[in-house]
Amino acid sequence: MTQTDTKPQSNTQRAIHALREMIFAGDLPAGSDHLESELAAHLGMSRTPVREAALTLEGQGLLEMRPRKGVRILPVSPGDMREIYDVLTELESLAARLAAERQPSKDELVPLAKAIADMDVALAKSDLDGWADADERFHTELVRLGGNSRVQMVVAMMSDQVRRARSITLHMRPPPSKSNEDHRLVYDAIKSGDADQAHAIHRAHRQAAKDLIVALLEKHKLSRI
Amino acid sequence: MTQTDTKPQSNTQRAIHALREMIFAGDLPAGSDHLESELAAHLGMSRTPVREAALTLEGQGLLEMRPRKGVRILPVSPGDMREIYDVLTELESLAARLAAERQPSKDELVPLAKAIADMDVALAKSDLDGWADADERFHTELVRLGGNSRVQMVVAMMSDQVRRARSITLHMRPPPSKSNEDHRLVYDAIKSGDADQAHAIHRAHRQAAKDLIVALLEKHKLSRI
DNA sequence: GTATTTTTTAATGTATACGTAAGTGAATAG
DNA sequence: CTATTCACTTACGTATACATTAAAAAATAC
Repeated sequence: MTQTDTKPQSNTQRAIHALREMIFAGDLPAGSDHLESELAAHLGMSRTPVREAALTLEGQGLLEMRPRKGVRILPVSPGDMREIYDVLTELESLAARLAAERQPSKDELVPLAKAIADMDVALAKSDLDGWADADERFHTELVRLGGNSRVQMVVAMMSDQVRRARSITLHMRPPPSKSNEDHRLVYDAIKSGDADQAHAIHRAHRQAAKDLIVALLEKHKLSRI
Repeated sequence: MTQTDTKPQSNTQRAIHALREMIFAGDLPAGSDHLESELAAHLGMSRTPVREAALTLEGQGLLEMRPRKGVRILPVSPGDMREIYDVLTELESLAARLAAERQPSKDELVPLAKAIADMDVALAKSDLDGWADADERFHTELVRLGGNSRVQMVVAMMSDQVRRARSITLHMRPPPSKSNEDHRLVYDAIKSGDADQAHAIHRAHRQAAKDLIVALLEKHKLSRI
């Protein structure tokens, strides 16, 4: 962790970041309830900025504010994941198409190529977390190349949800070696401006991921009962 | 408008509804700035619930809170509309596919059929506003039939943005008589469970709408300069 | 022992107060 | 006349206070 993190200036911003981190880290587990006053005390501020942060995160689908019950961290069921992946599939493959239509310059494509290379390296080292990071970067960069800020926003929201289930799915999943072939094909299609190809391949890629993840989550859910 | 509107109970909820209405009605024009205290005074409440409402609406992309500059109602440019329609196109046609795959019962299809019939009636009467209402209902119902709550949420958000430009586009647009043919074809495809057909037709429908609207907005923008 | 009513508790929704700092205008120097 | 500085205004961010009311607990009746 470098010192270059942009420190948010307002307590509300700090609360948003802190709560997000706590949710992703599992400090605030899915399904758990938390009083505004408890969160405020934990974050060393008053209820006001905590409420404002919670309102924002509620809009992002991470939690729910229920009168008298406190802030509830929303769980992500296999059914939710199916919904989320369906949205991701459509919007990311739209982004792939848009990116291909745009014919990005070589410079713009660098981060995408780097993400693919990093995944290869991580795979060779069996570094699953490193792979997941690079994979996330690939998808983020792909969507950025699409150039549609609404798509970026929605995909980011959905990706956040996926990220929350990652700890469950990542280590149960078979080595994602085939995955990088798809990434490379998408990259090539974008580079050569073949929009339909970029769209089709990425779509199939996401659909396969969805089936895998949903199956894993359903198995995991059963094993937890 | 009937008396059956559910009256929101908290001032925050009231503020959300009131501000939305004011934005859609043009009382808060796109691009305008408004102090929190002014809005609070206008709504007869303190700044607290107004801020909470603004936070929520900011998350929905309707406005922006800028320190010391007040609440800015976000304008919707032709470029924005292109982005929005691209998202709508993908997600609504996904919903059409999902709806067809679900094979909804006859009862579930009633609202969709009614919306189509209402559009016919409104068209015959040259009642443009009535047509727009029914059209909106058709799209809302279609998405509901898809059964993906995330799709519903995102589409609702994007539709809100479209609605804001409606006053500009609605009365400049050629009589939307061809439009209802598409609706009927989508309806038939859903009823017969032809998912690919439902998807393809609705996709083309939306894409055509996008091209029309974006062209209108660009022309309108030019004429305003 | 169970069900119903009453009392108590406490979390929220909202108003209010106030310190901070951005923006504005006046005043002064050049 | 222009530019710079300084004082001032004021909108926001946040803490705090408090009324409301839902939920929990206790008390009572059966």
